[in-house]
Amino acid sequence: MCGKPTFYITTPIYYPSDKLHIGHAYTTVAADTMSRYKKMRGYDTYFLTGSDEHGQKIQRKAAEAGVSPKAYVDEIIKNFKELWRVLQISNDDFIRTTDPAHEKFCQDFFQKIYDQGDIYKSEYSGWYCTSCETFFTELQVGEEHICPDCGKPAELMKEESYFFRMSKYADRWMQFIADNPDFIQPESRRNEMVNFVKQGLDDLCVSRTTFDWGIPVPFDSKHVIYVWFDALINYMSALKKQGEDVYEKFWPADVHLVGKDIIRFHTIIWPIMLMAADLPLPKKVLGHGWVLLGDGGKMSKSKGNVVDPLVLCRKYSSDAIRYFLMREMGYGTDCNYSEEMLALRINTDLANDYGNLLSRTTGMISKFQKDVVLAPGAGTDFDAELIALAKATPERFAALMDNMEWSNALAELWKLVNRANKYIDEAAPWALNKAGEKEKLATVLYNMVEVVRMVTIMVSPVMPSLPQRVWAQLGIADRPELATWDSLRWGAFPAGTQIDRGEPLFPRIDLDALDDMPLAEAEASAQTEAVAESACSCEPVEPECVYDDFAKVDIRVVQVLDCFKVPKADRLLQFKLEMAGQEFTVVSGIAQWYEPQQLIGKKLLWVANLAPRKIRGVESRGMLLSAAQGDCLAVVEAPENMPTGSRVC
RNA sequence: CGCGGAGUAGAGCAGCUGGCAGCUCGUCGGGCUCAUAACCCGGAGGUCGCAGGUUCAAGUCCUGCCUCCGCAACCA
Repeated sequence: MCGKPTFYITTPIYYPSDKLHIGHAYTTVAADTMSRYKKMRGYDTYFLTGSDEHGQKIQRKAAEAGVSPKAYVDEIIKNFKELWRVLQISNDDFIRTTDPAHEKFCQDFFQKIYDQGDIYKSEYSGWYCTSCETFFTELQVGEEHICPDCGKPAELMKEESYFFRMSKYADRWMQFIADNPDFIQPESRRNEMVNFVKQGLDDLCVSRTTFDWGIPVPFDSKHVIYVWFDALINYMSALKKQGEDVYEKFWPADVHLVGKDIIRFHTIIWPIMLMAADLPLPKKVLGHGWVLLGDGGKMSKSKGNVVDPLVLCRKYSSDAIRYFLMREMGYGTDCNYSEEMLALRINTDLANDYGNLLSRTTGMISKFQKDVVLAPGAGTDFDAELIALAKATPERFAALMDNMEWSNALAELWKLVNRANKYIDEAAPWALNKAGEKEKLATVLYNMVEVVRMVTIMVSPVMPSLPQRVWAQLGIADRPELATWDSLRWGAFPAGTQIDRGEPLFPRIDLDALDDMPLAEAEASAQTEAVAESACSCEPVEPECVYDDFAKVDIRVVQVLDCFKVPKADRLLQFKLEMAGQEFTVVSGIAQWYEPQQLIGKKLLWVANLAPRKIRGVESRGMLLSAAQGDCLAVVEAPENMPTGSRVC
């Protein structure tokens, strides 16, 4: 049993009640990157992702769709797998909690803990949010009895339930954390969890009787096992399903990669479940941040700004998307997303720095040495520093990767890319060529090839389809031994290799062309269709009012002198309006529907006597009139031939 | 006293155990011409939210205050 070291990494199992978004893509890409990296380093890796398919919400959605829960979920799982295929996710297994083997294992687990007295029957009453599948206290739901999480109404429910005696393990948990300070990453999260447990742990309600789409409690078929209890066990049952030897080999997991919102489940409930079952605990839980929208907003369907990773991959390459995600998200912190940021990152890092480096390299070898990489001979004054950095980089890169600091690791790698570009400038191979310094020229070009080769190897876990394109250009497509981690030795590239100059790997993206056509054309048109569909159902008419009430509202014709987006606000446009020679500033929440320049010069209708109001620090006077229906909105345009200041009556 | 996060150059961020304030993008000027109008060099630009305190020394530690953001999507 002295084989390769092992590495077992998991993503959460995602809930198939809807499409996956870029946040899910991030977690899964990160896990995939880590898995590929470890594999390259000689580890025997196991990478698990999957789907969490039980619960009331699925049951309801399936009922609405008129199909069985399983059939409903089957359909959605196809989308999951399609996305992972497109993103080049190399998971070893895809666990579904509806898998009979999982269900059986889960029941056995439950039974075991019950048998030893850590699960007991009691009665639970509380305010239940069916949407979140969570009970809340009276205090949490407030007077209006709405779910503090999702804002939907909560229902008062009382049910007989089984409880897991978590409270009993609080001390042991504290001790475990003290003994394993790195278990929860990043550190700030660990502190949060410690503070949470310090306040005392309640026993956890681990069964439900209000619906039946779940795993039955083995000794009481009225109950189904709580979805989280069911879900967490997947990390273990997936291995058991493959056989006892696989389980023995890979458990305990090296890393559970999770979003920051579900850290508590993975760092408190799950370890305590394992303690109760007397099983080894995972070694680490990394809670990463969220992908936020570039202006700080969150993704949500109602805002119509959900980013569909499939659409992104279709538009850019999945390598580029993967690189962006891994580079942009800092360790344990949130990151911003906007299409501009994505395009900027692709242009600077991939097109200008890395892609162009390859292009310069192959270009000159083609031009100066007839497509052949010659052996290095006499050197230049600039070689030593470049080579020293190239030799030092793998170790630094590896240290950061091992610590799952992907963004820093890539930054470290790009120092070498940038150094190489600088080196070319210093060594000026074109001048060497002109001067007939053949040996020095050969050395410089060889060094460039070596840097490209090394960088490509190191970045390959992040961009899996990149290497084959690069190897083809460098003429070593049939030399896999030059693409391994162990080949990161300076000078491994064979002299005499014939290269094959190809197309640029990452064409530059025209940033100006992004402006007019925001991301999802497809989604936009889908939205229009939706509006058309709902056109027959409009909002009810307000109660009757008298003319005097109406007359209080002073509506005028104004002209838009200037219009621009309010910084850091995704929905706001700021207007400079002109009315009969006077100017006013108005902020209006219609950025979602208009580009500023579309509105400049237009005559619009404006409520002149509405009390001013500060919006985002800008004092806004009055308001512009718009027609709205569903998700659709249009400003009301005034007759072109009426002067500004004309009153609307 | 609801919870959580944050305030460092125009933007986005690093700055761990206190020791001349950094990175990327943008901007301005220069260089090069191998390359995907890419690359390289240089400049400008910061009272490190505010006020106290500890210290020879504070963005970094302590105290108080202010401001901003999110409280939400099935939620990675």
